[in-house]
Amino acid sequence: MAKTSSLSEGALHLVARRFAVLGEPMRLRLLQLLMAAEQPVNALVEASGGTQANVSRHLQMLAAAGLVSRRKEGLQVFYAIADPSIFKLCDLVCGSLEKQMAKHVKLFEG
Amino acid sequence: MAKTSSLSEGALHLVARRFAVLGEPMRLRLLQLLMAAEQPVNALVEASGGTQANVSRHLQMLAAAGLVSRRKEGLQVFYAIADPSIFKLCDLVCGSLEKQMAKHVKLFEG
DNA sequence: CAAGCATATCCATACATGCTCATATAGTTT
DNA sequence: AAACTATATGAGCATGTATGGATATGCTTG
Repeated sequence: MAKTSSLSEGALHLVARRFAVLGEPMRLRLLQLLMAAEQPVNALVEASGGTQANVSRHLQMLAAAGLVSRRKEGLQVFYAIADPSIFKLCDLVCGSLEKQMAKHVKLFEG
Repeated sequence: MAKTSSLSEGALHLVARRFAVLGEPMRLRLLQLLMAAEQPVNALVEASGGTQANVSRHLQMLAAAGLVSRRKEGLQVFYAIADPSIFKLCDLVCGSLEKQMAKHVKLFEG
């Protein structure tokens, strides 16, 4: 009844999962760092300020979601953005948030 | 050191929070239902299959995030999509996931 | 093959989040 | 005002998740 939804239950969970992966500050920070350039884990650890264990874990999760790619080179593992849609996603959210902020400013300015 | 990130720490948390709000199957389902049309809570409860308390709570969260709007009419409260960026966001994620699925299919088909 | 470095994983813990039941609030009708 | 309907909220519980320290794995070099 009224279940002619355009997204199946399974697809809905997949989409939610992807959003959830992006809904974590440390993961977003890592993605942002990777947007500048492909980098090895140790560089990401230093730049992000997180512990090695935590950064590694988050990178695993991002890789499992297909958002970043792994490339082994000697002892190091280089991660890079694998899904370009991330850029547009972040732009969209940032734009939307800016609009909201603008509204709030308006409330204060009259 | 290396903290010339394009997004401030605060902004990063805001973006993460927005993604996190979208990272929940029930909330996505509610948004999807609202994409069809503005609806009162009881309709959303029935269509989503969730309990009244839970649906109400999720709607509160969506409203707090500025994603949906509240409109009171008599006893009922009508919710509606307030942020059109949701459409593009979902399209982007769906498109990205479809590409990933396609890759997986390729792996099986050769 | 021993030593050393980079990365991943295990374990335990703290914290956040979703869910349900019961109840409160708000508005309507008689 | 009392009864009724629709929605929101409080409390408690269960589960998930992020985190840090210690340790294992993998690779390279002496």
